[in-house]
Amino acid sequence: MTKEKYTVTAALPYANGPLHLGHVAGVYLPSDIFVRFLRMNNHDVAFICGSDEHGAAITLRAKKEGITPQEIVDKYNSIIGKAFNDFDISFDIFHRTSSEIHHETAQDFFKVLDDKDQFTKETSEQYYDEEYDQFLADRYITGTCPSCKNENAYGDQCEKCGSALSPTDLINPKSTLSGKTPVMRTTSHWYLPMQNHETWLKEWIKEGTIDGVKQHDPSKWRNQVIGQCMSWIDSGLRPRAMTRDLDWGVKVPVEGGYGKVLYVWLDAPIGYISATKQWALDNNKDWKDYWTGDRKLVHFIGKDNIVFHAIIFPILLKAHEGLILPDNVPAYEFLNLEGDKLSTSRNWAVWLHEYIESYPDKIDELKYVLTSIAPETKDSEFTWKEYQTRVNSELADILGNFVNRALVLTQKYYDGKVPAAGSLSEYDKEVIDQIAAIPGKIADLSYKYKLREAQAEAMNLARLGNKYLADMEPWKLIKTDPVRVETIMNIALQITANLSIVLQPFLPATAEKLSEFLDFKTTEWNEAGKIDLLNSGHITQKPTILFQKIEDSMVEAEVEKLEATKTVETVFEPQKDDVSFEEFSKMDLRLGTILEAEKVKKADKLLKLTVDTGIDKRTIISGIAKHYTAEEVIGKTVTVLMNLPPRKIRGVESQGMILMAEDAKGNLSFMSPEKDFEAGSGIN
RNA sequence: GGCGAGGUAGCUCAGUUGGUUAGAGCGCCGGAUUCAUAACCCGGAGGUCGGGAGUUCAAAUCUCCCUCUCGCUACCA
Repeated sequence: MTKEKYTVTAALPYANGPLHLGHVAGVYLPSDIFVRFLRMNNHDVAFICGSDEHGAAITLRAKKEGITPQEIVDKYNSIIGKAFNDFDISFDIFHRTSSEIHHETAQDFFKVLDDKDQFTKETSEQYYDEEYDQFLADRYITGTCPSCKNENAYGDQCEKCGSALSPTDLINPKSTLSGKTPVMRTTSHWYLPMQNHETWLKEWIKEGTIDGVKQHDPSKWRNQVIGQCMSWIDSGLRPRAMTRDLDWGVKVPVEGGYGKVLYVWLDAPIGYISATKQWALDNNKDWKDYWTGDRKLVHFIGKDNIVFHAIIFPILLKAHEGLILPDNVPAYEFLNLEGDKLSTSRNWAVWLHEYIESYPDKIDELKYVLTSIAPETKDSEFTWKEYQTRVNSELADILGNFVNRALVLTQKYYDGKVPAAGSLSEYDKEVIDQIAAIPGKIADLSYKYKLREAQAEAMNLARLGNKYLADMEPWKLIKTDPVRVETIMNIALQITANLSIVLQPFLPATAEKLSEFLDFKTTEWNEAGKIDLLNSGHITQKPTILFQKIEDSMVEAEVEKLEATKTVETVFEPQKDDVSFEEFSKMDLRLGTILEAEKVKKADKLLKLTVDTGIDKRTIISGIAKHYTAEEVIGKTVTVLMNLPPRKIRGVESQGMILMAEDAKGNLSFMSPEKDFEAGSGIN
């Protein structure tokens, strides 16, 4: 086996919340298994991760909680880091992007690209806070939403009505920093002209070559990844902003960069490099060895991150020159939970740190289940019931039980000593051939990133052991042919020794326990498949139970805990600031009857309504198509905000707005009169 | 709306370039067994391969249309 060099990264978790099972199943666990497997094969590998600690979401959250951004990221870096550690994810380093070395690295990277004229600069008008002396990012401006009059709408979006906004849409814009009205000033930003890179990207993704020189094997890339990249490229790449007006982040290190930071794609992925640098410093290595030359770069990510890791970051790496591009970007689909999408904001999740706290001795159980259902090719679903079934009928009944019966029989017949193998029967030889074949199958699948199947193949070794014992029936033979039993038990024990090797990538703690039972350990994958791992006379220990069965009560408790979050989640917005009666009475609200309705073409959410308002018939565009069909809406009497300035949406002028009630889950409902009132009736 | 990826036994999933009665694990039913965590072992039932049309001697596999799910993107005054 030729030794290769790998740099493996796992997507940087964003430090404004804890990790849930989706993150684990789709990124951290598979990358960890892959890396453990590589290490056992003596490949030279660096396993890199860290928390992504910049961005507007973190500063806003800090503001809301009344603490500093640094305190937020410290908190979650610590929670996440501890969870990784407890869950035994074997990163070589778990670093962070708020570190000094990261800022330097990202700035250097930016300067290199700037020196090479890889950016374009574009100037635009933007709000500026004179008191704080800085430009304001969209999220730093609040004002009144032009659609729903929510006074706390952000510059990019109104969270009340869901409208997408730009800062200039806001009525009475205010800076969230000083509270004062911002002024317009010209600002310029650095853009990455991605369209200049289309040609080589296309060849690189499709053929795996650059200028005809082979880079990677595209047949090993997942369909989803190639498909989505090609779709982006074919539809034309566009320039992408690489800087933002913010203060929390990596400062733009060149002239004109005052008050600006590097945007996420010149920040977060560089974290892979800066983390490598820190690790190299700590371990007396040269970081460049891990980002240059004959080395395979592998990014484990979720599917929402595909274009960034397979298009934008490669463009940056190539533009920088001298750095390797990814050899593969194994992107995982999403994990659902008990019939619903995982959602951090809705608290519909199983949090890793909570699981660890509740079940500190069931780490491998969770690893096994998550790997069995890993969303490699399509979305999959985690249920506690399935967790129970997999643990009980596979881990406990098949693996745990086999190990137990082999070792208990050895205790019973030989006081724990490994008996010598005598002459082999034909059946023995067949079994031995099968044992020998399994490590190769696992390896083959692992190199193809088919870790779910690889794990199943490792379990087949335990199945093989169970079948061998059942077929040979040593407990019967011991009475008639004890010499033959020695051979049988020798082979059964060799299988357990093999299990202690092939399970290591998937179930490291279990493999370790097995090693203790057997008093045998090797981390060499090459040893797997052999049937002379344990010498005759070698002493094995009395085994303990490897896996406790999962009780129904645990499943019920966990499901209840989840269901409870569903009912408690009345996370409605707090009451807004007072308005004067005068301000309120400026709004012209009336009942209107919907006369006609049709779906707006090429827009999923829009209905074009013709509304009788009593004084006229007007056209109103409303974003309710996901909740109401055109047919069912006709004839309804609803609340209309009359005096909103008209606005063109999808080429049609909308003259007003239909008011909707929205529940915590985002369902919409018309506000209709309780009595049969006619259109035009005023609302006060 | 555009694009991408999916929709295969009750559940989780395999099915390479179209080719014998469509597979695995779990679950279920039956049998056998007792070394072992009532575990293991053997056997069986269970699928019109999302729906429809087409190409072909032959389609889960190729083409077209429709439909559902997820993601990216547009879009909610």
